[in-house]
This record gives sequence, structure tokens and C-alpha cells, in this order.
Amino acid sequence: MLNFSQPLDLMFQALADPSRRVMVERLSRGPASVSELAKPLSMSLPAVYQHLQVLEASGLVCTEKTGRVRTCRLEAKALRSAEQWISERRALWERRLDKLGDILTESDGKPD
Amino acid sequence: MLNFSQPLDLMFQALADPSRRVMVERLSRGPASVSELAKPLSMSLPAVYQHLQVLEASGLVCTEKTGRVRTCRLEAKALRSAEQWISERRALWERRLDKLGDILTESDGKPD
DNA sequence: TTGATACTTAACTCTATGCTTAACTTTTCA
DNA sequence: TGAAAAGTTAAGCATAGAGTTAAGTATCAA
Repeated sequence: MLNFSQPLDLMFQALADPSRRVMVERLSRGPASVSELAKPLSMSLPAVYQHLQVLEASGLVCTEKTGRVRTCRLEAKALRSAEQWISERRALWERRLDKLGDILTESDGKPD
Repeated sequence: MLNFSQPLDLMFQALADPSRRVMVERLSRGPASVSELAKPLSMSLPAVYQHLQVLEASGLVCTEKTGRVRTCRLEAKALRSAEQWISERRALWERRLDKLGDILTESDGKPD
């Protein structure tokens, strides 16, 4: 399928990489510079930088450069929308399971 | 970074593809066969099948074959754990923002 | 003004992903 | 029994993704 570059694609794609999740994890405890984000990761700075660009493109992280330091911070709104997509599907499915359970209980074990 | 194949990697990776999200969406409304999942997607059945395997490997979907039909259903527990990861990070970050807001309000505009 | 710091860009390699078509393998049922 | 239905496997191809090194650029501090 062609890449529609929809927000959810980019967000889930961004979250799929463990290094990027480490970066998000770090940023959930407060803003950080590029080098700070790189510190716990065993890879070159350009690699970290590329991950950062993926996170920024997804909207999960926004950055701002002041002097020679780029400061990165989490974007709660984007996190919320990814969370919400999952939540809605799960709710739909669980509601269905509940209803099914009720029917089974009411009818004392009769199948669907 | 090496592929640790951690559950979250696989789940977010699985959700990153729009075709797979269409499949999850369909399954949130109830179980379905492989061909039913394939119906709205403009790709070959083997392609759909491969997507299904990605979803199954991630734990988001489980399947069971009866006769010649494979029935697929959502796994609420897995959805919950992906949702929770995001939720926890967001909560941490938003709590931080709130505290910061409080400090700014109490001190009447003094910086951090 | 010069060396160090903190990114940033470019070019390249290697692997993983997302398809495809073709060829099987069950099951089902007329 | 034998064709149709539903799924499965295999092989191959094209593109995207994750990493590298090397070479910039822009700030800062002395």
C-alpha cells in the first residue's frame, strides 16, 4: 500500500523503534537536548538525530533551537491521539465481549 | 539497534501500517475470516495473510482454524498494554506541565 | 580569533518490509 | 470422486529504514 503519511502511521511507526521509545521515555521526564537524548543510546549522534527527525515528523516531539542547542519536548496532544485510537478500538471490542457475556449468562449457557 | 522483538516493538510496528489498522478496525466490530479481512483491502490474499501474521506475532490478534476457515479476533489485553505505555508517558509529562503551571501561577509569572 | 561544542548534512551500506505471481494443501459439497 | 472455496507457502522484486563515517556549519568561551 502507498504511504499516505497519515498522522497515525507516523506516530505508531515512530513508537515502534525501541531507541525512539527510550527517547520518548526520557522526554516524558522533561525537555532535553539532542546530546542528552543520545547519551543512553549506543549509536552515533547522526543516527540519534535521524530518530529525532522521525519523532518530530510524527508530531510526538517538537524541538526548538536556541544558540547551538536544540531543545526537545514531548507533545502531549499527539500522544493522546495515538492513545485514543487504540482506546476506541479496544472499547468497541470489549463492549461486544461484555454484551456477549451478558447474553450467555441470561440464557444460562446457550451459545451466541 | 538490534531487533529485541519486544512486545511493544511488534505491537506499534503492527499498528503503524494503515492496512493493518483497517484489519484491526474490522476486528473491533467482531471476529472475521481471512477473506473477510481482505475484502476492503486492494491487495492480494497472500499480502493480507502476511499482514495477519504480523498482527498475530504482535499479540494484537489471535486466530483459530476450523475446517478450511481461519477465524481472527482481537486480543484486548495486548491493545491495553500498548495503550498503557503511551498513557503512562503522557501522564508523567502532563503532570510535569501541570506542576510547572502551578508554580508559574503561584509565583505570579516568575520563570521556572 | 581560535579551538571546542553541538549539532547538521551528505553519501553510502545493509537489512527489513510490503507487495506480487505461481503453485500447493486442505475442506466442503454436488 | 472431483471441482470449487479458503487458505498457505515459496520465490522474487522494489522501496524504505537504520545504521555508519566523513565533512560541514554555527555558537560559545577564552
